[in-house]
Amino acid sequence: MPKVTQEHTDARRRQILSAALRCFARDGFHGATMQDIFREADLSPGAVYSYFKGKDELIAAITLTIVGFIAESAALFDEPLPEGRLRRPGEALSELIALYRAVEFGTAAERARVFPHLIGEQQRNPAVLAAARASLDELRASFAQLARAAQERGELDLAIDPEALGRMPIAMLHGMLIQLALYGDELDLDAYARAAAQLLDGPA
Amino acid sequence: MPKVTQEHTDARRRQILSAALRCFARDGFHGATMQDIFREADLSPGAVYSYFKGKDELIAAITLTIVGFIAESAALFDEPLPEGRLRRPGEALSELIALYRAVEFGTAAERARVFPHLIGEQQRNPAVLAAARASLDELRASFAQLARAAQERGELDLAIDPEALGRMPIAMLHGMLIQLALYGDELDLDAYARAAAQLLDGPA
Amino acid sequence: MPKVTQEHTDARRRQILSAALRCFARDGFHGATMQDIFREADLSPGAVYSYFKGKDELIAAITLTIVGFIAESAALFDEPLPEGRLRRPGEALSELIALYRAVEFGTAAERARVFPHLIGEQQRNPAVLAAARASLDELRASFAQLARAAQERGELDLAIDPEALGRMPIAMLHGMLIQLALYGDELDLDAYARAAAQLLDGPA
Amino acid sequence: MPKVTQEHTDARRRQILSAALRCFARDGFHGATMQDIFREADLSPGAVYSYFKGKDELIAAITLTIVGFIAESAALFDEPLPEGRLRRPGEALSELIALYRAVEFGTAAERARVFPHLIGEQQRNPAVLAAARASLDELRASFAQLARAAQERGELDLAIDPEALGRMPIAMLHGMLIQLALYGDELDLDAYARAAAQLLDGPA
DNA sequence: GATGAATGAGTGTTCATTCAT
DNA sequence: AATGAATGAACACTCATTCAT
Repeated sequence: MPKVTQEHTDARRRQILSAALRCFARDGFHGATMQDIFREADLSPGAVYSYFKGKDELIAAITLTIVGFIAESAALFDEPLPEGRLRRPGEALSELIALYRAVEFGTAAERARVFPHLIGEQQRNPAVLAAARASLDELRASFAQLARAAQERGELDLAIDPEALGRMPIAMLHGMLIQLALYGDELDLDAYARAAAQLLDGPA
Repeated sequence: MPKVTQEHTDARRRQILSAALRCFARDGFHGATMQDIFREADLSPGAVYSYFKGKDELIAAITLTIVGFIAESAALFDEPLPEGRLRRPGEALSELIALYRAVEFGTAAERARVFPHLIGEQQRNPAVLAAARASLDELRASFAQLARAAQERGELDLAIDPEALGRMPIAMLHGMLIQLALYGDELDLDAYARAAAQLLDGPA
Repeated sequence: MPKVTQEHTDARRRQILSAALRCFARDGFHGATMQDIFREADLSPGAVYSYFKGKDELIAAITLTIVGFIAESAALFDEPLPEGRLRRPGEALSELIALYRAVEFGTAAERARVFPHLIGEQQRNPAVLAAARASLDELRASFAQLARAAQERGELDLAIDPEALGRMPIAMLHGMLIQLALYGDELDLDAYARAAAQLLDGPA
Repeated sequence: MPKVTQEHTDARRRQILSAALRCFARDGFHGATMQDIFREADLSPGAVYSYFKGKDELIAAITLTIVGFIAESAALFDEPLPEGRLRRPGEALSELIALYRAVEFGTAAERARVFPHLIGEQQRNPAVLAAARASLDELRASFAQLARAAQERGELDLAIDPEALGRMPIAMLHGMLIQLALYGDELDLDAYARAAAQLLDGPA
């Protein structure tokens, strides 16, 4: 097969990544074999290896599709709402969860099932671990900032330490992914997001 | 008559499990090899295999040491405090976290680092997955029950759905384990537990 | 009527062989991949395969360019010099070396670097091995004949067995290729040929 | 199988190296597969890999058994003969050839068949190539020294350049290995060594 | 009871070759 | 005629497990 369009190339990459996501969701990064992925993608080894240098690159690409949405969340913390105020922490978390659900790659549950493997894998690579921590540190600082703003507006009890509170939305996001991994579509994400927001912002 | 006492047997099992925990925390269930464990335990393959049937049994045993504390938490939800009332959800979570920290096996951070691998592994074994879900369902029901009791006492906003709220303490526990895995001893568990309790019980 | 002239075809073949020589000299027959050759020749796989049936044919063609000069050496042994006598063995070897150096394909060092791979490969193909031996047997017989002629002329010690001596010029040729492979252009081929001739013909 | 004697371990290593030599002699370093070696040694992959880290280590070990004898040749050049004089170049070469033939590993022909692969492989590893050249440089210098001594004793024509002549014994050694590879036991090594010595030392 | 050498199925990856376009 | 994406058999190597000693 000669000269092929960019679209064809992109479609192949998606086909492979999509197969990899299903395999990794089912069996984890180590449990899933390249053979599994070839079979799931209905492609030969050589074909897959011409699009990705190896399993590690596949893992990195899948990782990005799963946690990449966090990089797009900055606006949620910096840009005011139409009515001119910053979001309350719970509002921001709700929108962050919506961002996760809106990712156009596999299903929310499939991506969630890969999440624990991703956390587990980060431990083994110091550079990746440092990057993950940096990303979460930033997220926590953003939530803490929103908490302080809410306290200034009198919407949040002053007795709460905003820095410690900054860890809670992250926990709720991670906790959601774990429950999503365990329960799949049985988990009502709308109800989950609502309860999380209510808890963070108080009974508005 | 064999020379080995029950104590000797128990000590050997602990020696092996302790080595396995360190290996699994460092490299995950798949990344850690049996050879790693033999070396870490300073025991021969045959010795280890005479105490555990194989890697799977080792994984199962380690899993139990990590999440087993949840089985001991029933009293937190059923037995009233000295002053005669049931705990508020945040109080129960605080004590649950204390229970996790009190487990006498490895360090809290080591066990937390194994946790994501444990979640990941459960996906592959339907029976294990069902058991994990049953355990969490029970925990959620218990927290929901505490939430309803708190609402009856007027301590919790009636606008909050107690069933959905039941998922939040679980998320906070899981979220704590993930942050503990990522940050290790840098994470202030006291502050974490306090913030979680404040959020759940309101600014008491 | 196809557009391609014979000249075009020949040019393409030379282009491919030239690329193959560089690759084989650098990495050996097995170490060099067809991809390497495609890249070095700046040609597509299909293009190369339309000129050569496969890697084996390429190897055979390269082999011929390297040892083919021996086939052209017959005249050195049969045809008398202008002054009417046959060459002495050392003179013949000198001219044989000159013949090798005059081959218009790659550099002398590049061809020498392929030589050991060529010897190694011959072991695996009985037919090729037999042909190589036949060729060397003939060469040896020719040198033995020259030695006998020199002995008759009183130029070579009668104590030397001309048959065994026939192997020496061959060894000096092969030995030169190996030193050329190891030392490249640092090897002074003129000095090498002179020393070899002096040794064979005596201090004329 | 528990605790095993040093002899057992040594025997296993020899068993593996011996199998590797036969495979490499037949198919070359790249052409021979590890599977071939497992089969030839009648051992499992794991068994072989517990004695050698990988194919490269096996290649290095085999290389040493083949060219290692050169390292033991120093005495031939430095230590005088019983009659109190240094060897003539041809005498030294004869003894060097004897040293090669006396190596107790495989047969002389098997080792010779690996030799071209060894030369070919050295090209790809600059460090190995440098070491090979250094070793040959030393050998050449030693032969040149013997030639100068022979000239001083009036045994060698003063018209010959001792430095250039130093390359000839090396070529005769390498050339012998190549003819041994091609002809196997059909090559009369005694006659070969004798002819080489006569050529170098003159008709003594 | 304990040892550790040995097993062998299975892993990630490469690469000579093909053939639809 | 020329392309280059795709194939798939084969490769070097790993590791959970066994069992003769």
